[in-house]
Amino acid sequence: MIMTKMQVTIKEIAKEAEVSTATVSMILNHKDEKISEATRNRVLAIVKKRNYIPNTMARSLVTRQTRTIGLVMPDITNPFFPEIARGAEDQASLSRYSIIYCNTDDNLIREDGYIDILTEKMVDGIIFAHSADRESGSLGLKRCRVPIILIDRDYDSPNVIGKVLVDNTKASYKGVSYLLDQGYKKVVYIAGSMNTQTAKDRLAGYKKALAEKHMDYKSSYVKIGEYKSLWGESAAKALIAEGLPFDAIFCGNDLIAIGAIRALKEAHLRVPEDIGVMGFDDIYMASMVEPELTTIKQPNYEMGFRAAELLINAIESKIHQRDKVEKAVQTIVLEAELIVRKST
Amino acid sequence: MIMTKMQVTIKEIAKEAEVSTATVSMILNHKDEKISEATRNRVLAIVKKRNYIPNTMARSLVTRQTRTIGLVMPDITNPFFPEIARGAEDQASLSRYSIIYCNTDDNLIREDGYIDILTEKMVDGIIFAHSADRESGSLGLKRCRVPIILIDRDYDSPNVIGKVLVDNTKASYKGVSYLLDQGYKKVVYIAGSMNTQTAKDRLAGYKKALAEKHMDYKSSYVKIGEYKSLWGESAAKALIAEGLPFDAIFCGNDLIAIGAIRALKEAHLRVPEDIGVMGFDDIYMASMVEPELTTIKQPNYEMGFRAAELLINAIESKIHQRDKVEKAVQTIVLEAELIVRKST
DNA sequence: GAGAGAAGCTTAAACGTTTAACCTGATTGG
DNA sequence: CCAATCAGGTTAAACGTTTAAGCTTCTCTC
Repeated sequence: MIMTKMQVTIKEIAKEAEVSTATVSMILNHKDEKISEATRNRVLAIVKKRNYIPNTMARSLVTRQTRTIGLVMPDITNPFFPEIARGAEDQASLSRYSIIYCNTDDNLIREDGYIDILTEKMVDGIIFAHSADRESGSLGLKRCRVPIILIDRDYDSPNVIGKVLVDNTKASYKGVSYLLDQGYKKVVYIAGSMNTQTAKDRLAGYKKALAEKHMDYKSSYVKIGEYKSLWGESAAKALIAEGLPFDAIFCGNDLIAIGAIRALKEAHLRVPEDIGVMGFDDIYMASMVEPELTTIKQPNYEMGFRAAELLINAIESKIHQRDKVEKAVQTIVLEAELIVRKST
Repeated sequence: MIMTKMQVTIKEIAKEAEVSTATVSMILNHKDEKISEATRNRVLAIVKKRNYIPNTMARSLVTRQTRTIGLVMPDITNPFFPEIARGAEDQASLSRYSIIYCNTDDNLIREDGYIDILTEKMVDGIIFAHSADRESGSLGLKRCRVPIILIDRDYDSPNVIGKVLVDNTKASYKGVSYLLDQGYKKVVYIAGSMNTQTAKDRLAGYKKALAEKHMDYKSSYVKIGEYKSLWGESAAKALIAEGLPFDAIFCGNDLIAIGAIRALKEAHLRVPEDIGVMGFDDIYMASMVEPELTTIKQPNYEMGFRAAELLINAIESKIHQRDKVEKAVQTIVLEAELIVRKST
């Protein structure tokens, strides 16, 4: 007799334990109120001895559940996403769900392709982590039959059942308020581009913080450019050259802040004594530069974590209450976190 | 009659096309040499019209293939892994495979857990991307029934069928040789820790490059510390203080290099004119610092890509040639890439 | 001591595919 | 004109589970 490395099945367990497969199945799924202690123990012992692992395909075929969810994002290589992915995976694995990840490069065709694949694979739900620049979902998204959670993006589609967003207005409001509370009097804003909602919200937060402290908002205090350190450097130089009286810089991201600091140092201005500098994003580098950068961190990990939580809850409740309770879309709004280091 | 959003099945297609399910199946799987043009077209039209998507669970149950592979790594959040993940996913999606990713935090228990889950889910194979500090695999790894590819790690286990490694000796050899070719005469080495094979290989490469140019190796030229910028800074300061004549620094990673540059600047030494500095890893930051860092980049993306390629080839060939051809473990050794910027 | 109920199972259908084996009628070679 | 081949399918078993419904055998209750 040839011993092959075949999967041991529930039938073999049942035969060895001299019970039916139904009994084994019930025991394994903890639907075993009606099974005697003795039988349960006998079966479990054999399961362990034979190292039986149930075949999920067979199970999923009848339960119509795969305990797998899809994570669709533009590019895991973009530093924004690994933390989201990790958060989602951590939450998922708490409930023994697995995650299939897909990189779309923000390409609608690829996105559609992945939706089909995920549908074939019968994932129980999908998390969409979009880049900030897209306005609407793909066609495939509408065709999609499983529940969807959106991260950091806010548009509607038939089965979007939840969203996880960041309050960008509040984030910059918080940052600028902190600067003012520290005693800085004139805060300028070196922004990146201004063509996303995110950017506009952040500007609104900046204005709100000024208004609250009864300080005038002047458009000359806001410089719009791009999210690069070179821009930060040149913008800061320009500000110094203009002779504008300012004592703090709020920056559109950390790279801009790093550039600005470079310019300030060159002009022999001390950070934070003469000028306070605040970044945005908390990139890896932020804690490595001199002085370490005070910045605002998006709760990426938590976004992933909460998105998976929302999704899994929806999946499990839909299973238990077979009737279609058309719940409203659940929205979670998270706050960005102020990370105070040495530059303010 | 209530219209629910039920999956349309192969049976319905078959009924509508007035053929058997076998016929539909054959057409869909391109095993349709024996099917007439007319029938094929009729069936395909209906498939399209009804938007039929085959149920992978059912298919996998009989074919014993899921077109899914597992990617097990310590932490996607560690900058080393997103590129590997992306490479693997890109290659996988070329062959319509999906990837389930798992973060183990290098914890053997979690690793075992994931292996069980992946086995349950019947993945066709697993890619293990280990951190550099572990010596052996888990028990679960040995129990595992599917083919395994190892990335950047070199130990044996029953179903390891392939490995993708980087030639670390060659990498540092290349870097140091470049420095010497540029005209630098005394290259010191500020290393990180020395307790991994990787680190030892890199030291060997350093020595080899020196030897080839008939330069003495002196142990006083090698400083061993940790992979942090603070260490780079203090080591460089110490070197300057010692009054050792050197004109280039080869660093264990980019952070060390950045620290070293800081120390050099402070001592009013110019980079690269007075002292050349070379990093290792090509982290995001490397191209942002002043001067932009010359460094050595591990081919992370390619490692992921090739690993997936190896794995999928093995899976597909195993399917076609049902007999067990006990092939030797395939090993791919990749070269690191020298990235020349402004610091040398 | 009959009927009810409970405890502890078993039976068998169902999930949606794939695939080896078989069937049928038409064509062809000798 | 008969056997062989071939084109173009069909049949039915199998994959490994879950689960609703059914079946015994006890134990009570009155």
